[in-house]
Amino acid sequence: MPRARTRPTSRDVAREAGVSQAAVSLVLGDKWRGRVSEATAERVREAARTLGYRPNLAARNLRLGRTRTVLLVVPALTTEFFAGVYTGAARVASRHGFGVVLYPSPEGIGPARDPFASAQAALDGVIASSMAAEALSAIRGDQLPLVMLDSDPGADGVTVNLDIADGVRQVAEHLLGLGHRHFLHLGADVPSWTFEVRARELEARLRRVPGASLRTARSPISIKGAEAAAEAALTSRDRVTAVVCDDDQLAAGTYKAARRLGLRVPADLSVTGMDDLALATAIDPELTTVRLDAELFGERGMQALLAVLNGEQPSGTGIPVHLEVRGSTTRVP
Amino acid sequence: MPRARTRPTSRDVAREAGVSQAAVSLVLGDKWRGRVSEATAERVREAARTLGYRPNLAARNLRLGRTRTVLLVVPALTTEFFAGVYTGAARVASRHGFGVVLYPSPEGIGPARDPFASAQAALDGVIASSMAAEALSAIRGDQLPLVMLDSDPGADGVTVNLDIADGVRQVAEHLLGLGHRHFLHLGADVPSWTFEVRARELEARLRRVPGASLRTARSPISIKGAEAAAEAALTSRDRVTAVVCDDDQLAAGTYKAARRLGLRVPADLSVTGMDDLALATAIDPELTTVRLDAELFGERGMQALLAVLNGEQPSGTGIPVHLEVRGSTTRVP
DNA sequence: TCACCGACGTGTTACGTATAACTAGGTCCT
DNA sequence: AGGACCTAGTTATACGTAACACGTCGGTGA
Repeated sequence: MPRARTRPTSRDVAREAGVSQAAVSLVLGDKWRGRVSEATAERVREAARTLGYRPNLAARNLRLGRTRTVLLVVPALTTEFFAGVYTGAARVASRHGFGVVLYPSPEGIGPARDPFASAQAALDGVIASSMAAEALSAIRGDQLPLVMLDSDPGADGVTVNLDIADGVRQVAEHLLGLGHRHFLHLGADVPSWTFEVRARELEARLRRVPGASLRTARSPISIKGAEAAAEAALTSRDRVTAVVCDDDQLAAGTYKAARRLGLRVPADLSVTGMDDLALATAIDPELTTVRLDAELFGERGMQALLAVLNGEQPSGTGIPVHLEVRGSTTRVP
Repeated sequence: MPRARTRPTSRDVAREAGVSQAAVSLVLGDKWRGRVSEATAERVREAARTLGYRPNLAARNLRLGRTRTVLLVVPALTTEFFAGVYTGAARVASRHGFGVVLYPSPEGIGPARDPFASAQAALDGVIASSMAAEALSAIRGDQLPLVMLDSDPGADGVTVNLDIADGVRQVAEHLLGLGHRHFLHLGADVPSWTFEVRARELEARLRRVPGASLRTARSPISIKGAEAAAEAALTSRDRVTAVVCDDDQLAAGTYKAARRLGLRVPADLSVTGMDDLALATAIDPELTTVRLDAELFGERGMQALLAVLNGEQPSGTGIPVHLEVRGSTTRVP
């Protein structure tokens, strides 16, 4: 009589090894020292192996009241930046026996606007990028431990941030040192603290330079969008010698606009980006940009969340960034 | 006396509404018609709302013996291609109340070489890319329902494939039509069925053209790697007028190599890619490439898995692809 | 009158695991 | 000899949910 084809349970392993289910749990949970003999333990392990036993995680989660699973909320995964954040977070999680499930905010996923419904998983905590605006209110409502990425440190909750302000300062110093005085800031048209910082910091720095000018344009984060926005902004008769972009994709769009307008990069126009995506070194000339270590960002976020889950105080310093000087910037014409 | 701060259970809701736990389960599970009066049902819903009740998924999964969660196994998320696959799969999943957890194979994740241990989740099924080679044996060993992406249809199991062979044929026809006869194939140095197909199909097509020649080089999938490989291959004195790349990143590297060697694209050298990443339109000239619809690929993979889970026969036709002709190819010099 | 029925619920159980509490036999010290 | 203590386990229970099998009560047709 063929038994129904179902995964073996710890009780099956117990029967096979001739012990109680409790003993199986002790051995496989590595809590058997001083409670079970080495010989018996080995018999249990052997039985588990021959049966191909895998513990039922749903049962374990229910019993323990925790899941060792966290949710990572990001804006749509359209560039490798958040893929890197995920990878870093997942790496640290894996080292601590945790899993990471992803929620790329709704535009990518469809009608289920509720992150908790969409990620069909029982969760211990949440890491969320401030760029995933649509999902944030739902998350805030829940009482799960929460770590925010690139969010206003003034807000409540734990925050982990890249030192974006310093990155902007490095860009400004670099361009000012090359003699540039007339700037266009091509900003990301996304409501998020991280982009506010970029704008504020650049303006603050240039305000202290006599004779400097700063104009601003905004574009959604895409090459096509940036091309249109940059073309419109550069067509005006104001004299601009440097374009500071919030993102490498915006810079790539700026390249295309410049080409259409007959402006050479960097001879006529210096351009900078931010992120250091693969894109940055694929385009010609290679892009001067601020390197953000996405994987480290994800790692720090996960570490902070693990600290919170352990009731510790997460250590919160900004993550350093640095300017990669390449061929897209040069001395002012 | 403040009760311990813990999430409310269905029993708490029951107490609040003055009914039994069973009634709560019926109402919230939408199985109450003809068993509970409308008035009572509304009282239950109201109680659940005021308490902020969320069902415990671990308990539900244990009870039901299924989790509505599937694992998506991909190679490291280094380009937006697999991010797109994930997005498509997650979209379909979400529509059916499923969640998707990701396993980017080990190089990205670290020591936990076991996909099932790393994804700390109870699973109903698996979708795996044939490019995630390291993880495949572990997956095959498990008896979970499995859908393979871009894998040899001859192998057992359900397969969902892009019609890559047709894409290669379109590239070949395009270049032959422009008069090209001397080709370099820059292949991805990754052991996967999808890349074998590309090589085989190109060779098969060119073998039927009198006087045509085909050389081959291989590179890991990265711009830097491709630059080196292409530079070496193009330096030889053989006359090559067209480079067919397995991937857009390889094509971007080829652009850089050509620039170093003083070859103009497309005047001296036509180049084609595959994938149609954002990269393809960022570089100059824009890349002629085969557009692969990553999101559709993910959707089809998920649909096939859902079919398997329902005991149906998944319908398996290749997903069409098509050539985007842009500025990187022109008539042979 | 009475057997029956539908409407509206409730009591109880099982899912598979981890662990607290217990037991039985042997050893050792005093 | 007798308790203290160790070894090597076992028994029993709870986690929160879904759903099966019952119960009760008023009405109704014969």
